[in-house]
Amino acid sequence: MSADTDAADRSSLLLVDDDAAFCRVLTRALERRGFAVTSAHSSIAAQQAAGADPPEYAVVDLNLAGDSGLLLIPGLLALEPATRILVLTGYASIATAVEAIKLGAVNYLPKPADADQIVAALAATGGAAGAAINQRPLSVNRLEWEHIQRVLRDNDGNISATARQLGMHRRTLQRKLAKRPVRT
Amino acid sequence: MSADTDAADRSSLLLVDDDAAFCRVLTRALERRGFAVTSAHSSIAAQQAAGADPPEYAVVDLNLAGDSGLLLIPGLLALEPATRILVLTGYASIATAVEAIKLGAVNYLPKPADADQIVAALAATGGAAGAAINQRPLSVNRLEWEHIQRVLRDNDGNISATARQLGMHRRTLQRKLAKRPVRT
DNA sequence: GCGGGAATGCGACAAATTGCCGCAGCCGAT
DNA sequence: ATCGGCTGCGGCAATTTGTCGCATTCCCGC
Repeated sequence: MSADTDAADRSSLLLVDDDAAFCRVLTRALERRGFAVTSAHSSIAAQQAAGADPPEYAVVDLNLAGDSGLLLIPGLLALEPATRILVLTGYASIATAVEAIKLGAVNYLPKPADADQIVAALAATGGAAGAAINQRPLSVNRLEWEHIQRVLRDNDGNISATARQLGMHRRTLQRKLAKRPVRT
Repeated sequence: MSADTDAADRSSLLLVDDDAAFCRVLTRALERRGFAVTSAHSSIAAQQAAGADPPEYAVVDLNLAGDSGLLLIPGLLALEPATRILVLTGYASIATAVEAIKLGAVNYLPKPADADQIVAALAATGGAAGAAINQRPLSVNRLEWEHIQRVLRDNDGNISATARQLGMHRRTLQRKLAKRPVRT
């Protein structure tokens, strides 16, 4: 689609994800789409890379080992307020999506997402109310997931406390969290 | 119980939802929590009410008949930029959540949500600084029950259709309905 | 009136999930 | 160094769900 671009005028993009394999694949895909990709596998490495050369775009995975990718957002924006940050996560929930946007991310996508979706999300304009309203109610499982994520956040990730508030067994909550969010 | 007598020191809140019954219940609950509630059942009515007297808070349902409640957000903020808007919807999705926050809502909750959650969400600070309000979230069972009842009502009591939308087995839904409504 | 399609209630049995142990490791406060 | 709380996880029994089948009933179009 795009005209041939020399390395000079490519947009710089910082990819942060602790899954090395996923990172490699996505890096290649994004490079093919005209970005100059730098990747980091930890929050700290990401901070360093950004400090050396603040990127125009960033794609951040939420569940990095250690601290949440959420905390990375203000850090990146502090270095360069114009950075367009996309949050990408396998454990998507409305609660973290809301938080990410409030912190300044331009978009939020659940994994799996392909490179085209990612590029589109990075480019998305803030003002356009293009989101169509879903016609179906959430499935009970999905609603449960959303609720759990919300309460878990309110409890700062404390699983025991969350289980208590939710009236479910701690072991059960652990098992539910280990799974992926349900689709539909 | 009329609310027009002691509205002086209460915070004004505009509730926009086309479900009259839901509106009544929530209005009462919010009034008990110290808000001066005005309700509107359509986007247009909401605009008029806000135009006459811009509220401090707003709770907006997304799927209003006609146009999306999403479009109401910029409208309300144009009248009064300090309005704290909470989006509340039975058809929650990450995409609309992202959009709502980008448009300036302070929070986004899937229905069903109880009044305590709503108040907490309205009060939530923009950043990661935690709000120390002690709210007791609904148990997952309770949440599931509320959601089932809501969807069942949307489907005019059709159990088969409800089960399909909820992604659960019809037999399971039958069994759940046969049981007592769960408490807390 | 009759056949088709869809809903409903319910029994039975297998599959999956949950509740409930227990244990060991890790902090942070005393 | 000790106590208490949180975490991850294995294992096993109890409970819940998924899946089928079947008999009814209701509604619609022919």
